[in-house]
Amino acid sequence: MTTPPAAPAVEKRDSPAGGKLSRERVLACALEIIDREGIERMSMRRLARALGHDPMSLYRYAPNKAALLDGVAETVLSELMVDSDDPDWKAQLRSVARQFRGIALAHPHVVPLLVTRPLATPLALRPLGTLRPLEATLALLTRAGFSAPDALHVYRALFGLLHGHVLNELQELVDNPDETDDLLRLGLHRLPLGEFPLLRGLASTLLSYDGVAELERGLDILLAGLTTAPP
Amino acid sequence: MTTPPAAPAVEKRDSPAGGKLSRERVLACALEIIDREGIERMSMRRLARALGHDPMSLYRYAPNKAALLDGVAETVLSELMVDSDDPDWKAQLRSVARQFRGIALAHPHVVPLLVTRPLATPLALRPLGTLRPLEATLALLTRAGFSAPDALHVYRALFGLLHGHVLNELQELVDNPDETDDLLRLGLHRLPLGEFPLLRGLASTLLSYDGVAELERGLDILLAGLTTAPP
DNA sequence: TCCAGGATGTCTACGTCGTATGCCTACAGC
DNA sequence: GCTGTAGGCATACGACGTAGACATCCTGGA
Repeated sequence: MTTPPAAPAVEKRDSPAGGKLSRERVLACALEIIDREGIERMSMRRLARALGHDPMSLYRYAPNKAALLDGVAETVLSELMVDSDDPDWKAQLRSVARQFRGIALAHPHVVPLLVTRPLATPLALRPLGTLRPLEATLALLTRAGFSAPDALHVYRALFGLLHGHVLNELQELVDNPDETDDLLRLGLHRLPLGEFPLLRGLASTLLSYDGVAELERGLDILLAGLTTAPP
Repeated sequence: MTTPPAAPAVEKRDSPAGGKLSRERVLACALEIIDREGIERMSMRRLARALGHDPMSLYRYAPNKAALLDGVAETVLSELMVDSDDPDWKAQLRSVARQFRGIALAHPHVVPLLVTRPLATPLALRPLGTLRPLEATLALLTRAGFSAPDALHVYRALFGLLHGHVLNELQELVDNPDETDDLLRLGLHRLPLGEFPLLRGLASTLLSYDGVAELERGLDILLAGLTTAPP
């Protein structure tokens, strides 16, 4: 109603034109926001603003916010490449582990999504992208002689280790946002001296965390355990 | 506006009287809500309503919602008892692991908090309750002959394993909310047959997940690895 | 006895969030 | 041309976290 005589539709068609949307574009932009600002600053409204569109348009590409976040997790996880045909299954598992660590470090803010979103969805209803690494790992292991159930156990052990390790390592990262040498010591100093003698003494060790070495040692233990005491 | 002539202020002064507040009462009630309804239904307003008070009163007991949630995590984690004087350190680590699993299963909705909240806080600034198990474990291990840095590595390996395992096991629980036998098979049936042959074949295995056994096997591997290849 | 000052709880208000509903526009196939 | 459909937009609702200004009560010193 009330079509005004002049002052027509300038400035209307330019700023909102973030160009055509697509699920990929939406997910990529969401990932970018999460990487840059953290997960809780990623709101539908902010995402829409970043895309130059109305918030409501996002709902053409995901039924709700949770699903959209699942999509982001799926995108990130689908970078994981499992070669089911590798004859050296141990080496392949190590490769998967290193890739997973790399992905986690590249997108630290997504890790909570990676490890906890599955808690909200029954396995069989998860996005296919997140099930593919599972199937591929099962294939790898059955080809290496494991029974299917044993392969599942190994998969669980491996990803248990991975999730745990990555959570550990990211904690260290947060502890060391910059040259936190002094900061950390300062923080530790706050601890009651009588109650935390050991922790207070570990300042320098805490500062020199080596994620690669830590993961490799975990893998050594796991793979050794798998051969000496098969599942 | 429009004060009705009769029907005055009944029902106003009785329900809000939740009695005196206290940090313990607030945290306990928050935990109850989380256990019952899940973490995202736990809002400051709902918590206040459950306590029969104004939302703002909660801010006398925690500077903000994140801190309150940290408090809940701390409460839950402080149930963990580490006996630093146990001469059998392996047995003690196993006990810690079993306790942790028990706690996680008792409060599944809190687990995301337990494993991811630390990501947001530098170690030295974490609530003391969450650092106490760490210090106690370090004490246990140094008494058993480990150097302090080695003890830290063992601690990390153990809790990495625990976090990973617990996340794994809870996924299985979600998969089996009831006698999901049919439900799971149905879900798996949805998977493209060509692409997920192994996963589809594992329905029965997925249904008979044994968390205790799975954790014990993980511990076997870890402890074996620790003695054959010390850190 | 009274009064000052802290601890505790409440009310109101602001800006942000997720998303239901309904409308508009542009184009596809007939 | 007409109609159906997909994509996008405007408006609106209820819930959220929390800042700031009060109110109430308890305590201990004068």
